[in-house]
Amino acid sequence: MLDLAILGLLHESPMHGYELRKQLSTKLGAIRAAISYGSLYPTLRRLQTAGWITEAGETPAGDADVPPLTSRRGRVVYKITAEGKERFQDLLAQVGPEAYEDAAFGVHFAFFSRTDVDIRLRILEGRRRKVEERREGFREVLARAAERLDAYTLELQRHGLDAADREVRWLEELIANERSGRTPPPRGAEGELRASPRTTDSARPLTARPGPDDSAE
Amino acid sequence: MLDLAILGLLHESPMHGYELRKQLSTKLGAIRAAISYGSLYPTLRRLQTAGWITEAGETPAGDADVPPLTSRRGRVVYKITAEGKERFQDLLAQVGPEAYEDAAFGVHFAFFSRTDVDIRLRILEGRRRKVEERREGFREVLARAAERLDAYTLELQRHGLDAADREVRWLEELIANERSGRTPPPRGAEGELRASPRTTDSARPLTARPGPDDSAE
DNA sequence: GTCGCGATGTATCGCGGCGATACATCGTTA
DNA sequence: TAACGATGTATCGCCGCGATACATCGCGAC
Repeated sequence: MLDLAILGLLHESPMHGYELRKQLSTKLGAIRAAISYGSLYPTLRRLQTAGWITEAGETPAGDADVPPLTSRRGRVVYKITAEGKERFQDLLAQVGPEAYEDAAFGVHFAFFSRTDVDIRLRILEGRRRKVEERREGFREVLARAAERLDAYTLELQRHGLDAADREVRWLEELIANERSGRTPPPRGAEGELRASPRTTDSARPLTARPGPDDSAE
Repeated sequence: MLDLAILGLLHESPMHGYELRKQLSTKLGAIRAAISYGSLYPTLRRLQTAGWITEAGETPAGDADVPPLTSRRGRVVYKITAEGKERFQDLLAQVGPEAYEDAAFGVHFAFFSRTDVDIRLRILEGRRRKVEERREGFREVLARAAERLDAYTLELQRHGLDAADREVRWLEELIANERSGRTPPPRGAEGELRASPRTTDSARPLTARPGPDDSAE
């Protein structure tokens, strides 16, 4: 699951670990907590061993004025390989029941712009189904066991029911939108995001920053 | 964190593992997925070793109608010990920053009826604070980086923002309610168990939120 | 003018908890 | 009577988190 997320980000542009984590946090912030280094670095090594990504040396070797006095272990910039891109597409299309789970769904969703419409629909519908079941669970508890639960537990159920209900509706909107043929989600009234009906990466991503500078802001 | 949940449930009544899992699932269903046996049984053993719980022989309190004709290694019924109850109270009152995390908050909340009011308020306010920060994070991303993100990522942010906003309001209601002295959550009127179909911001003034001049509404 | 401190950066370790799996009994249904 | 799903206890591998360590850099405080 991290594999997909990392490959997806590196697909957009090469990055070093720290930056990767930051981007992951914002991109998936709505879905899961920030990824820990204890997961990130081992995963990076695994991906590297598998050949999906490679280290792109970051240290500008051309600087003769500042010799590496302290065995300077600079940042390690990773970039995705051709095999990595293939792998990424494979993972994107692999829609098992796990893809409807909270975290996995979020990751898949986050890369929907690179996913085919039919896969998108399959995922959205599977997710909806899952959340609907969840919602029914809450309803049942509230209907059948309300007297046996204390007020706070009850309140928790209500909140859960409400959240599930809301997500179902959200998914329904998204599904309807996908079916209508409009690729991006609604509300994008003024955005210039219509340029990507294709999933090929030939087009320069909008996210590419003009400067070679890599500092966040 | 499982410790608290398990002790809490066993505090209500003795139970065997399977039942424990089920109750846990419904009681905490709004918060975390069902606890796995791979966590449950080791935890039970740990609690037992620590002396917080003991195995109580499976004997359902004086019934002669169904004789155990095949008395094989039946279910193992656990019950909480006096030390366990103490431990439970300790854990309940231990309100560190972890208690504001999603899962831990939910567990604490689920046992609020056994928690003192001041602790309840501390937890609710800490949680609110945390979710507010989360919410601001979403707002910032949406305000500052909207052009650099694709439509789906953006939509994810919006959904996250909405959920966070909703939880903050929920917490605010709960806090107000606690302060007002009424112990259990509101909505004591039974019968209504449908999700409220309101779509946009509620008309309730509630506590006048410090609207941060944003153009959100 | 240097000192601390927070941000940036790479990396490891322990361990809590998940998912899969195995195995056994029971009641219901085909 | 066989199949099936619910009930029940238990283990194993492994993913990922949180804490921690260590190093460099820029910046403001003193």
